[in-house]
Amino acid sequence: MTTIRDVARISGYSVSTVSRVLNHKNYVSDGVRRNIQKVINDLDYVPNDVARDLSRGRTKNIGVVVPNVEHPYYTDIIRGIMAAAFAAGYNVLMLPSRYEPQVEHGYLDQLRRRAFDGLIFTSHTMPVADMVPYKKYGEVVVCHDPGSIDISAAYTERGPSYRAAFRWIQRRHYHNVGLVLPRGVDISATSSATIVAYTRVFGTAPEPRLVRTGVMSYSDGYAAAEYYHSQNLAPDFIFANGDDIAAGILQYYRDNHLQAPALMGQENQLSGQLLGIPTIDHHFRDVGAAALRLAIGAASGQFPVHSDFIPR
Amino acid sequence: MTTIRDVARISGYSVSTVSRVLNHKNYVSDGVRRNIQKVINDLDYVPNDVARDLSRGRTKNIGVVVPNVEHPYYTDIIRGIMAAAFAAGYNVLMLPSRYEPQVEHGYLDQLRRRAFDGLIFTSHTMPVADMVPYKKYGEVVVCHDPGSIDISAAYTERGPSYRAAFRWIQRRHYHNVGLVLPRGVDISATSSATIVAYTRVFGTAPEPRLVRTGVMSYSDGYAAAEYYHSQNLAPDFIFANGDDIAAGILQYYRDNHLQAPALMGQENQLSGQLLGIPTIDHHFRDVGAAALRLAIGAASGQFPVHSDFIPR
DNA sequence: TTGTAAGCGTTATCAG
DNA sequence: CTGATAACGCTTACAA
Repeated sequence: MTTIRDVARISGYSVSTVSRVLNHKNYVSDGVRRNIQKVINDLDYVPNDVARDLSRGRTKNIGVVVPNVEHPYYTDIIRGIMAAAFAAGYNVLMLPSRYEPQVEHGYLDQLRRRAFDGLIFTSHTMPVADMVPYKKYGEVVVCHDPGSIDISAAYTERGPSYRAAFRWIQRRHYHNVGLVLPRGVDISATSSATIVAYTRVFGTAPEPRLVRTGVMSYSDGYAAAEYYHSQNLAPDFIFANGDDIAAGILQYYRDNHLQAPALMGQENQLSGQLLGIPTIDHHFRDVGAAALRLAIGAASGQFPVHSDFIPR
Repeated sequence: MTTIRDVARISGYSVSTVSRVLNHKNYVSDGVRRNIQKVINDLDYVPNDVARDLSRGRTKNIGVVVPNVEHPYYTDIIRGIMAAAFAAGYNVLMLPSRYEPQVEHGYLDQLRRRAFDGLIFTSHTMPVADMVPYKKYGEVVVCHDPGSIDISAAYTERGPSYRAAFRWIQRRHYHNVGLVLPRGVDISATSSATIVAYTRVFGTAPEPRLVRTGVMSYSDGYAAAEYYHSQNLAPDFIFANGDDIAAGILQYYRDNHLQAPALMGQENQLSGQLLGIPTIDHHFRDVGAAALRLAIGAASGQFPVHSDFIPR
């Protein structure tokens, strides 16, 4: 392996001067610069990134914790993160967590060991408060409203669009509304925000039997519809946690030659567009981009991102 | 920041002894080990990963080049890579390429600068031959059959399952078969393998007008169906590059109240299962896992993965 | 079993 | 403008 010292020795200049031309710094005359550059080219030398990182005390890597890669929420947010990271010259480490708190803690420890400069939790199971002590080792960013906890965050502002959506449903006189949610209301910010908005608009909490949680995919949607039907529940409207999920719900009714209820999705996916159903665009790519800017220290604080209700 | 030297100084032992307890090595007495461990705990010390990597000459990072994150081919292969990486204690760097050769070269340069130990191309535009010189800097792995080029590879063996699929189609006397492919035959291994298998089974090359390329998603499928219809082409069968794509095709015909042709998909996705159409399972997760093992040097050479035709 | 000291390959400070 | 040299924080021969 050829090192900066080889370049110095062969070019006849010092290591520091070589370092300067490497980093395009001033205080090196054009002639010397050319000479050294020639040796660099001749030797086909490139600096070692790890040595550089150690010396500089930073890695230009950002860790991104993802429970699973398949859900559109994550793919969108990841695309936002990756695009912003690429633009800023950062690399993204994908850190799978499967929602396991121990694994999540492991990644915070990697941050402490300086394996990356910042850490983004696209979602997590461990308490946010437990993350705070790690801020001294690097930027820690979550992707939901952290409330009063002092941690950087980028997230969609769900309240306004959820309320707009429920008002839209209410105006059309649907009164048996099924809610199909991702995870339990106790652990999912999405789910609880949905319930809160529903309650505020309709003046009453949703009928518990019409609320399904743990629904994250097309197939889960299909199964949720099966549940409604098997339980003889006949919602006249289903508010789903994604357009693809709504498509799964519809597919169940179609497959069984049943009259499907009216539907609303989220994420503004192609499926919703094709089905012609209303949706909510949470702009998760923007959330991802904002999260990355927080993680690299280009911004700080809370970044609520506006979301849009799209009636159809 | 507290370093290994602090631990040495405070515990009264040498840096090397501390290093030994850190790395759970032999040749350190139990008493000393306990003393040092106590100081480590008291100081809340953790080793710096970057310094470690520099000293050891490896990063335990693997770079994974992905043109885009959304296509199911990539999500499946990425899941396989990530699962295997997690199991092996490696971190995965996601490297977006958008099929741009310059960007791809940039990642090979990062490999040369030792930013990661190995590099996996899930797909690429640059010639494989150009990657060979970089093997001396770390493992380089591609995810398709590299032919005679000497480079590590993990890929699905498409031939047998493609031929089985086309024989199935032939037995049912379809004679106007549309092919919906990802990228041009010149650059896509998938596309050319499809054409080759078709030709071998039917004894004649596919009708050019019935071949659509550049189709990677549900919406592309929708558009492809629109093309067939607008051109007054009426394939009696469409072989699609994915179940979701087949779903998009079907949706077009449904939306326009047209008689849809028979369909076959790929990837064994949920959509295909629900539509009840035949599919081909390429086991991309296994491909990803194999690719990772190659990238970390746990295996070497070529890893063809068996694929299955699933008639329905 | 423990310690000394030489790397690992850069960057950055401080003289000249 | 250029050069010594001390970090950066750890691992690992080689000694003791």
